[in-house]
Amino acid sequence: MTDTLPPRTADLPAKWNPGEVEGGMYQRWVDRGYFEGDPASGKPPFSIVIPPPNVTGSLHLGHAMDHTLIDILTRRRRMQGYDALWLPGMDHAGIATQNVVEKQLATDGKTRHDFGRDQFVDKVWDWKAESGGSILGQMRRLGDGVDWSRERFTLDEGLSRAVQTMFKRLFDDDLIYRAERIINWCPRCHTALSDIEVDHHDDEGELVSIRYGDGEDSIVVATTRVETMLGDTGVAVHPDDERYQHLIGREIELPLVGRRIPVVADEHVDPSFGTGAVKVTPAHDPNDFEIGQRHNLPMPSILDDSGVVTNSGTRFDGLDRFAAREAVREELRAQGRIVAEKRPYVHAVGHCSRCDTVVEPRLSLQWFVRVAPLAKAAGDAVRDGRTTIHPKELEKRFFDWVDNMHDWTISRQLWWGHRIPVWYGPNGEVVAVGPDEEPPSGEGWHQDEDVLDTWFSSGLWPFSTFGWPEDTADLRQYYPTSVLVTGYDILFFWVVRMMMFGLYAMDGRPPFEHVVLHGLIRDQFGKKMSKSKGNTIDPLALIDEFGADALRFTIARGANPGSDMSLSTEWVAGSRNFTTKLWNAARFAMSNGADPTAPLPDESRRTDADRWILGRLAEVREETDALLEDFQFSKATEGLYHFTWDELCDWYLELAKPQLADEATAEGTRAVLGHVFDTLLRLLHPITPFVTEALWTGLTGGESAVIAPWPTAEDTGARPDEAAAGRVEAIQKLITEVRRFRTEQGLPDKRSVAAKLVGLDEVGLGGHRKAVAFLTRLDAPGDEFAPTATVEVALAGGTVHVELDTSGAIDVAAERARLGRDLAAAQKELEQADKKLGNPKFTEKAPANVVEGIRARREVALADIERVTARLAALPAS
RNA sequence: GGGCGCGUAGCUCAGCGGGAGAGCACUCGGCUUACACCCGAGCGGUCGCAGGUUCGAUCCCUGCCGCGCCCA
Repeated sequence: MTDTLPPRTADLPAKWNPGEVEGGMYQRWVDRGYFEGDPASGKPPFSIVIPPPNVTGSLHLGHAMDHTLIDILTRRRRMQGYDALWLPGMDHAGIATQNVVEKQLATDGKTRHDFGRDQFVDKVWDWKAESGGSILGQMRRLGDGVDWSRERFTLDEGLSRAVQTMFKRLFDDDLIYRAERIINWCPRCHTALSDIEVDHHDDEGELVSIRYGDGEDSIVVATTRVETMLGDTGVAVHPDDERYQHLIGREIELPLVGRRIPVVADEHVDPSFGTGAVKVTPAHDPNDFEIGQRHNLPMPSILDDSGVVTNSGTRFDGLDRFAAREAVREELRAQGRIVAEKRPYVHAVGHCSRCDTVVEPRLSLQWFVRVAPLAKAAGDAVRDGRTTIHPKELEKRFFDWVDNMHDWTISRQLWWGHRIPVWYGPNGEVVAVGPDEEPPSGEGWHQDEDVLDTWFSSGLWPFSTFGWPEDTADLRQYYPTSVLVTGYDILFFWVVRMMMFGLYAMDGRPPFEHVVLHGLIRDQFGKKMSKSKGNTIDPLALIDEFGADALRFTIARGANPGSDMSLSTEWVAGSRNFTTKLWNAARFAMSNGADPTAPLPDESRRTDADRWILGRLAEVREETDALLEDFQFSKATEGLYHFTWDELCDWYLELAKPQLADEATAEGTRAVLGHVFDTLLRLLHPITPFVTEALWTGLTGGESAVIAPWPTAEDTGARPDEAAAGRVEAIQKLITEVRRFRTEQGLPDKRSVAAKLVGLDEVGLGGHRKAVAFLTRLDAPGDEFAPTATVEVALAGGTVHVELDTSGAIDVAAERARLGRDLAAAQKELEQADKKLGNPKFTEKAPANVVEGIRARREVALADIERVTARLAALPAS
């Protein structure tokens, strides 16, 4: 085992250089087995299975989002002492993978049929060994804390046993059946597709209205797919449609074909749409299929599996569907049968999600899952709270889907996948075979040629990966999994299928307690990223440039529940700046002897700044903990960012400088610094594991932040001290006002300005004289102190007068402008307060505390006006 | 066509009944002994439009306009 020791304090380089460190650090985590689950540990389980990426895939920002959020959840639970497991793996992606290999073969002018099934499948395995699964290496770059010893692949032997077992059980329970139905067919991939493998988007087509029959017997129908008229076996109208009463039950002639087809009355026809009459092509349209079934119409197929017209009995046989569309239309036109045309006619057209070919609805013999009972169980699991969907608003969509789900086509006319375990016998026998059963053999027996939809095996993922159907220690420990994290756009792909199968196979126990749905990553203008728009960003390029932590931080910071986020290199650069800031701040603390092992100073010996930052740390710890528990990644990350940068760095570290220079407070300050950074780095570790690992091990000498305990209330025992916090806020205001004056007077920091702070003791800030002077770069008044200007700062207990010797005339115009703005603000405040208080209904009905608050604000505004007005009057005329 | 969601600073987004916020961008000044991937100060908004409820509405209700997503 090669083990790189964590850097010691003194070894921390001046600059955080993630590219040099991340790889070795990740390997060290893996080598030490930090990410490995251990069911025998006696710890409570926390488990997440990866939403399996395609074996053909490479890491894109969608994965980066999934993985970042999952890793945050898992790392936190691990730190909390859980047996935390994140199980990695991939699915075999039937169509996509077969396409990749077929494309390679095509460069040599070959098809899979030149090799035969077994040899082709071997070639796909070869491809996988050589080029598949590149995403697994990319996951390491992101820092994914997965258990590599448990990596799974849907086509592995164990998972294949699970698939076969599941098929057999469902088949025996009559939840899988074979039937001739209209399915989505991809004429290029030559396979059936399920509903979710079809993407609908608008295409420019045509809407053509055709007159069928002649004279009294004529009727006009409209279609976007003219060529399908060759397969028409009827025309349907609504039974109550007065226009067509005389035609119902009669036959009219189908143009070009010459066939006599009936006019049928069907309730499902919308009489208000178009002419109210629809052509019926039962073999090539799902609605027409149903009409055909109801009226016993013939169902001739007139397109083959490549989308070529076949067996139409016309001269159009042999034409591709699109060529036929044109040819048929022109022939109809020549016969004077076209009564209207709309072109372009923009309408939604289904496309194969893998190759974008226009999908053809086609009558075909396929295997289906009878989803109704399974989907109901999935819906019930959410309805009764066994599984919770986050954010809750998306539950409705889940219910809409499971309550209206069509039966699922699971057979695919492919070779790469789990072959359907059904054997057909010579006398029409149909036998489903379990994994340990001997398939029937002998004359006339043969196995189904098709394979199962990849999603069939993915649906088993939350338990097949733990050894199901065997009763394993992993299965007992890790099922049900704790959380499933995925994008809302594929809610139905993963969640519904896994829910249906998990509930069925695991005795009604759903596969996950929580489903966390995040949105899409869009570009900096909120546009969807797509290759065609050229606005995609490669996460690996971002990691190369800014480090994995920066990418993770950006994603975590943008991940509001269920809503999309924008991302650009600028955002990631900002996150990189944050990691750099953290690096510099922690190094500063360490170089000043920050000591996390030293006891915090007694309460009585803590400075206001100490009390304030410790109190804030306690609040931030509590908020971060609660937010992460509730999957509110963005707010948790935002809170840590604000605390780190705006409070710890901008104020506490600055206030610590004079404290460190003073022997009375130096030791306590080192303890506070050590304590705050120790806690903060652990809080940040799940989000930015690399930089926090380097800093935390450097600061504490601990083995690894990965296995450091998650901060609890005991770690941050200090109660928020409101009095101290109030005094810190007061000096912040005082300091900011002086800085504002200096800026507007054009007094650069270097320029020595002597000043006298009058009234500091009276407002209880006497102890902060040095801090205020340090942070405003004011010098103590000397013998020749001659104030030329006064800055008045109204604070809770009174007004502090800062008399400054600017060594010369002040810029009266700038001062007048500054005071003018203050006056305007105060006057506006007074006006608003007066308006409210002058309304008797307000003072009667509004809660007392609200009224009191307004009164107080009015008093402050009045005082401000008086004070500022006096200052303005005292300014020399210019 | 049905359902859902969103319109808040130039951009991306929080906030969601009583004083308009963040990051980035922008302006001005600074290489101040952790950090120029930085520090300090600042500019910037009739909170889509129109009604209603309320003492009070960016926030609740209704309608309209615009945008997006899912399903037909």
